Amino acid sequence: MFNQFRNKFPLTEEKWNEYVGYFNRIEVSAKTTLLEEGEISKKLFIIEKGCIRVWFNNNGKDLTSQFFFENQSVASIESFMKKFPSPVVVETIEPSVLWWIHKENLDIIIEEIKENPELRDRLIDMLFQRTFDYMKHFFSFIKDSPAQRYLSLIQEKPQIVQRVPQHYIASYLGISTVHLSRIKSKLLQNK
Amino acid sequence: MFNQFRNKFPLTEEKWNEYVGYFNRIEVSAKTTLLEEGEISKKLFIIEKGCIRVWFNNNGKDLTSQFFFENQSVASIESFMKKFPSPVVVETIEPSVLWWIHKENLDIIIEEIKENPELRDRLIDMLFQRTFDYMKHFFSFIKDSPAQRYLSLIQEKPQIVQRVPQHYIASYLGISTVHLSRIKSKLLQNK
DNA sequence: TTCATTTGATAACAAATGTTATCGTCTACC
DNA sequence: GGTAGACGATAACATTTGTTATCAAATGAA
Repeated sequence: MFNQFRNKFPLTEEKWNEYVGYFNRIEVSAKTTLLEEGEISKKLFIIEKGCIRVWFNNNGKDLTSQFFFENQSVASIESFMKKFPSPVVVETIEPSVLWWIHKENLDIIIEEIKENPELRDRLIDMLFQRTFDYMKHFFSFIKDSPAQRYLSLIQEKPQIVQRVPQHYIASYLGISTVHLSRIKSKLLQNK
Repeated sequence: MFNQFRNKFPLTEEKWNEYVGYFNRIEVSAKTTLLEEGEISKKLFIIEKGCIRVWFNNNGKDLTSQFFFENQSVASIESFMKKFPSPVVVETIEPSVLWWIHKENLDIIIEEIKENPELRDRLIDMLFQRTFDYMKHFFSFIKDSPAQRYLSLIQEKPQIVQRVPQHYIASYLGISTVHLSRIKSKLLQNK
């Protein structure tokens, strides 16, 4: 599981084993809640197999804000970093195999990483990259129609379209389930 | 101008003066382009007086993605960090007094800051905060109607509503100028 | 298997939003 | 002071999108 990260992080064998030892493996069924709304996030998850969505309740409606797949890390990032009650729920979509690490242990790793200029820059790059991703997503809401956003999703994140139930995708695109269904049928007509 | 930052950054007098010396003051009129589309961003601006918008051209339409006011720093962040051609234009809205620093000099400052654990954490906090802001903005597109987004804007960023021409605000909210005008007149009726 | 639940398509109608055009006001500039 | 352009309101109409309801297919649990 962690070999994918192994070559990216120039650490000694001992350090590496220490860090890996902080992680715990779990297997959960579909629709398992990993973090409740209002709870303070203390675990970061890495997905070995499966997929996860992050959603929040808005006037009784279930709105999905993010999807995660294999090899990605997941947390209610604001709750995890700032110890706020989480505004969102973290929940599996498929039966999943996950590794989690407690925040206290991750903080130890991060503090040590920050002392290493190369790793530190990689960390900062990751933060920038995340910001760029959100920017891009926001841009799509002011420049594209829902149909265009759906086409971009197919292009850029095909996993979402292939593996996620459609009604979750609808709220992610900011539209109703009925409208997404209409967009799909119109796309089929034009072929 | 820089005194607002002075107490936040525990630097020696010499360092402080060295850093401040990297900045250049300019005065520009309204609608001055500070960065063209396709240009590689090499300057970071700090606003002493005035306001700036970041926009991009989408099929001939001028879409505004960000606004900046006094004491904020502005650049095409992706172009500035990664040396990509900028997808956006940076332009003043009002006549403005700005300070700019060349990327090479800012890099010197940042490298030195990273060696200081306290300042480094502050830098990382700023990156997180920026990400949270974009997340929040994105959330508003999947949960709020345009009218609600406009009300939130009045609450949370009153400067925008007070100082920015309305047609720029419309594209920032992802709606047409006509629709924003309608939202405003409907709000007046209901009082 | 059987049955309840989830998921998705579709129709009919209502509401929201965009487009185009026109008009009035204000502002900057000569 | 006059004039062109920027800005914003509004009307009329077209289009998009949401809502509610119904049905069918797929899925999962007993």
